[in-house]
Amino acid sequence: MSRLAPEGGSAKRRQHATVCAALGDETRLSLVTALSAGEPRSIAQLTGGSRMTRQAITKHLRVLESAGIVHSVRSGRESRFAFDPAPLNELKDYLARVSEQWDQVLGRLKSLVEG
Amino acid sequence: MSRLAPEGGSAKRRQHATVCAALGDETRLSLVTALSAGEPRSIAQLTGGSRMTRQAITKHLRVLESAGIVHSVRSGRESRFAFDPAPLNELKDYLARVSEQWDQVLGRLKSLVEG
DNA sequence: CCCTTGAGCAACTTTTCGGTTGCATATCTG
DNA sequence: CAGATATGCAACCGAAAAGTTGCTCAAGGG
Repeated sequence: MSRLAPEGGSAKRRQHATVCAALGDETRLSLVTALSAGEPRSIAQLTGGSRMTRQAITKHLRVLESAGIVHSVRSGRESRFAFDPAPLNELKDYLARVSEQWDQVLGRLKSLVEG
Repeated sequence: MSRLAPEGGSAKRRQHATVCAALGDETRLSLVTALSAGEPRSIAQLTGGSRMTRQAITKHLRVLESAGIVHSVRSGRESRFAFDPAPLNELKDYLARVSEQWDQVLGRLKSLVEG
């Protein structure tokens, strides 16, 4: 019987989970959307337009940063955050693999039914 | 100045965040992997091979279920959970759009630099 | 019918998370 | 230099999450 993943989650699984968890918050998703538009932005800029505190936004940015989705560069007195596409691409590929696997399962099922 | 998303997060954003949050846990990611292999499995089966309690696994399954990633069917005295690909596909597409947008940004930047 | 197995429910504990407030620090600008 | 601007840091708080334990119930098997 094929059970649940043996144990000791693989490093990749942990990474995917981290990235997903980082995206699992509407505020952070908004930040990602804003930054994926291209231009790096300062914390103050990103705080404008939300009802949240600068510190709250900062925390969210740090979460995104430690997931690798974003990185910051200090420039003068402001720190500018920029989008980093790699982790989202990896996640996308992972989801694509899951989809593909699922489609194959459906295919086998179908051919089984159809004889 | 293009600020952060105006407010009132879109329904889609909320949905993506929910799906991501559901995937943002290693245990749940393991469950998804196990179920995406095809065969629906009972809670007891899914509990085997993990050091966690049946109730803990049950909770995780309910989280996945309310995110639409999985659905359960009661069969006799056991309830079997099956994978549901739609939410992950949507998420994948969303990530694809983000990637694409980012690539366009890089393209514009490049053509700007090259004159 | 008795016993085992698979599951649901509820209460409770322990972390973790999302946010805030208050204060200190560095950088511009006039 | 004085004042405003942009951050950083740390403590604190309430709520939600993750997991456990104990008990009950339903369904199969001898």
